[in-house]
Amino acid sequence: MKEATESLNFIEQIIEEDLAAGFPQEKLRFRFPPEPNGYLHIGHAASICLNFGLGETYNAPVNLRFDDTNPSKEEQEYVDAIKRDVAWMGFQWANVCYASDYFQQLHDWAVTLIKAGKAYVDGQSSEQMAAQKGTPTSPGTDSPHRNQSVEENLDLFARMKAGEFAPGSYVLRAKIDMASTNMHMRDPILYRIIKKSHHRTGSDWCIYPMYDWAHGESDYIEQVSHSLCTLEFKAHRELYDWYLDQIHDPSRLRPKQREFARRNLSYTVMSKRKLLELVQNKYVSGWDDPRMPTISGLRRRGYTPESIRKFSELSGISKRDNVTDVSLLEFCIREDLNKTATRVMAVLDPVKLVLTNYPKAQVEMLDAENNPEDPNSGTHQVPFSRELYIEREDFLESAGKNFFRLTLGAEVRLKSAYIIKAESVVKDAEGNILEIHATCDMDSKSGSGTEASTRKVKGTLHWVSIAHAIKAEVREYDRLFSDEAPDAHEDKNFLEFLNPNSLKVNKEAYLEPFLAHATTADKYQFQRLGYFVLDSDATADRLIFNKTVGLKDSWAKQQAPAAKPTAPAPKPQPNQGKKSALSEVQQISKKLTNLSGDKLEAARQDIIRYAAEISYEEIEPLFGTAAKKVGTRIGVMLVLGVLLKNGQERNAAVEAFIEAGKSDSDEMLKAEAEAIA
RNA sequence: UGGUCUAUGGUGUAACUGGCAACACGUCUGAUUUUGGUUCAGAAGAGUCUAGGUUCGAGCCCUAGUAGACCAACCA
Repeated sequence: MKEATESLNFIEQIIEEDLAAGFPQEKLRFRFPPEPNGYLHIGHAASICLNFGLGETYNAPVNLRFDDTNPSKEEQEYVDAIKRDVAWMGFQWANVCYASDYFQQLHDWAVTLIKAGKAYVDGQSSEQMAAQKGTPTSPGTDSPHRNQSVEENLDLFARMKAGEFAPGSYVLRAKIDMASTNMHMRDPILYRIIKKSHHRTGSDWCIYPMYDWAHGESDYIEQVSHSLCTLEFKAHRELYDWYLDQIHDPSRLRPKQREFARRNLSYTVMSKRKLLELVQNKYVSGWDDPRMPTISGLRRRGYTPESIRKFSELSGISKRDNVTDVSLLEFCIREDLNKTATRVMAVLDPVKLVLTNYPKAQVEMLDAENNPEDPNSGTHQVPFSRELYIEREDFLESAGKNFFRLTLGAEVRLKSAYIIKAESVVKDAEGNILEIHATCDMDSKSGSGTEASTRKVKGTLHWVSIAHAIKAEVREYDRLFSDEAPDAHEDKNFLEFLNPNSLKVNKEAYLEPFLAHATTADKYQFQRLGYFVLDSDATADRLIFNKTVGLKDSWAKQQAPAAKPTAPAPKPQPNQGKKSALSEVQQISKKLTNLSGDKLEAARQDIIRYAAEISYEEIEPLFGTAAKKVGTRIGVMLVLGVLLKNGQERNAAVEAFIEAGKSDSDEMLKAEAEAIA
């Protein structure tokens, strides 16, 4: 059983209840059932972590099952990618299964349904059947084929299977209830004719089972105890159970379906259809484009399995619609990489720095810590010389005292090297800085232990030696969409929110030579800049790095809080347009009793100001506010006071409300009531 | 107009049988720091959608509203 200390999500609670009610733990079995028609994304990670996590918790088998019942959309490429992603996440499946493994069994069960008079072959057009289906608010009507003889149905179904009919000409339908309030129970289709090659069964079949018929029965065949899916399948549950009723052997385990909310991430889309559209129309370079919310995209971007699992754990499982902020994902990857990434130096926007007193021909190999968070991580060597690159934005000729970087006449430390002082600049005709000339305190070498080396200076800069630096391409990413929920606008296509600046390619970045032999498995922190990983496009003579995520940057935040180009400013709060004065008052009033002193007085004045816009008709219903909601009653009292002052007549309701206030136990309410009595 | 589900700080989740609304992210302070990172210390932010009811006591139970999501593919 699960430890009782941590709180359980509602799925885990259900399992604990089942166990407590006598369900044997060794019969627990789960599955992750993707359709191989696209790549896995961060939303799937929630389901993967849920199912495989449950498997780990209860030591239960978890199958990876491909729901491959539609050969017109499914491909082997996706099967391979899905396996790769699940394995990369660090999970082990008990078996790889396919719904197509069960095609024969499914067919045979369908025949028994026909024989039992529970299914029939319908030869109408899809339009006719759709018309008969009715709408959610009005019942459907029976198909004219609904009461065909069992013999005729058997014959027709056999001929469907034999390939005698054209696609679309016949379907096999369950005979349930055309008047059900659940649309899925209005004689749903079990089989349709598709003459396409299937990625596993080739041309063995030309009839394919529908999702509902295949899924629950697959669960049953695999003896899955808890079949977990997303909320949109809630309405399918009745049909899932109906199908199971038809074939269930009481001596065997009967699966149960449960539904949880799918996980959404802000500033991206999470539907395979839309992601496919981005890929096919070349808005991104592929399913694994580092801007994609796919598992493969995140992997290429530099995310780790641990960070994604942590994200799923922190996000939780529930039944309500959600949009998790990407900042949580970014927190998870920073937390992981901070502990594990090797620290190196790279200059992305170089400006030349000349140390005028440093010997011209001299090169020193300095020791640089690999990771200050990990005492066992060791050091690596970095070459230092007279001419260096530093970051252009790390220098200003003069600046305020908040600027902790290099300015003329001031000292900073070069990370792992020396303390320097800027003396002069060389500019071109337009005034652009070409070189910064500085002097180096030769006694201040890092790690030397001298007094000079431990001196406090204003800041520390990263750098590379020009003669030794290797040039590389660095790709920096911003969110793919400029809107928090790009596909949540019914009047706008999600593509309208594509961020045109989501990819920034820098072909002239300079790296310390230690990076020459980086692999895609290595994770680096470019000090003071962020976390970076070698891209899969890189070759031996062409280094390309992806920025996984930047470091938290309180300096940038302080600099330009309002001027983030792609961050759309105030987010429109759902159903919160212009608030009425009344609701403002209600809002403020609620916390009135928590306030005191100036804050209380300010809140009172706010209410009195809003009161001018409120009519008696609006406020009267609030006289009935529950006694315990003292704050609201005080607010109402204040508004009433303003109305009375402006000539509102004192009717019975007003008097009663004031009287009730005067005799209340709350002092503040009593005082306000007496003030206007 | 029908059915089903959901509603807790800005965001995501907790709160056991009804008992002081908690945690994380984010935000803001301060300290430390050879990364304006990390770490450490702290703060602000909710009367649990609304109105009733039951109860000594309600985020939780009941009633009625409101808002949002899902449901009419030969998709899954």
